Amino acid sequence: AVMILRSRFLDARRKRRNFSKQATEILNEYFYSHLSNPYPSEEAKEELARKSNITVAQVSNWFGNKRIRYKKNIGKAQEEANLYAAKKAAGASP
Amino acid sequence: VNWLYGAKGNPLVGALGTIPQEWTGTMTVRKKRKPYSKFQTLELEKEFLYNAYVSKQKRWELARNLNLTERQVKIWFQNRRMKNKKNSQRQAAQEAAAAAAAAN
DNA sequence: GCATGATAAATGAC
DNA sequence: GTCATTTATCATGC
Repeated sequence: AVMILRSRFLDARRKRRNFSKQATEILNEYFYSHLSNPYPSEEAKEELARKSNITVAQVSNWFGNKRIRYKKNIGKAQEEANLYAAKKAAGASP
Repeated sequence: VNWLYGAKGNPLVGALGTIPQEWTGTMTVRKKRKPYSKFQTLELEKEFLYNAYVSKQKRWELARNLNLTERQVKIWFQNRRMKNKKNSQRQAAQEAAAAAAAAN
């Protein structure tokens, strides 16, 4: 019972907020451009955290959730999310 | 091999979930995650408050009293220490940010 | 009503 | 032992 009351305030899930659109854009861009190995190094995580204005722990959480949820969606509309690949190609061709 | 191993539709996974040809050996199945009861968690937290590292003897007692394996008790304390560290780092970062804000 | 971020069990690298 | 993960579950946003 004591632990419940404490967790009500210490648990960060209680105050979860969605990331900004720009942050999600940055994270997705990295994820789909490294789809063969979507495991950013500690340095890459720090850079992503700065550019996304979130913590490195949040970056780790995002990639963990993204990997498992991408894997469970192969063959579905998830493939359409590879518009990030086309987007990257469009920006790097000229 | 591939981080997508186990994904449905991945070539590494045979059709209909069969085992890949290269791997005829032991297919160890990961144990499904099972949340502990309130009583189990409370008793473990109580012992953790006393000391973050549990002896083999205490580990055996806890496992028997809480109906857990010694391996589960060991892993619980490992995860609990990691949780403690993360909370400490988070709190330190917040205090540092507050101090920096107060300096302006 | 699910999408999403964070946490709780469980594994494996080192 | 630590520690980055995987996975299911939790709590919230909308």
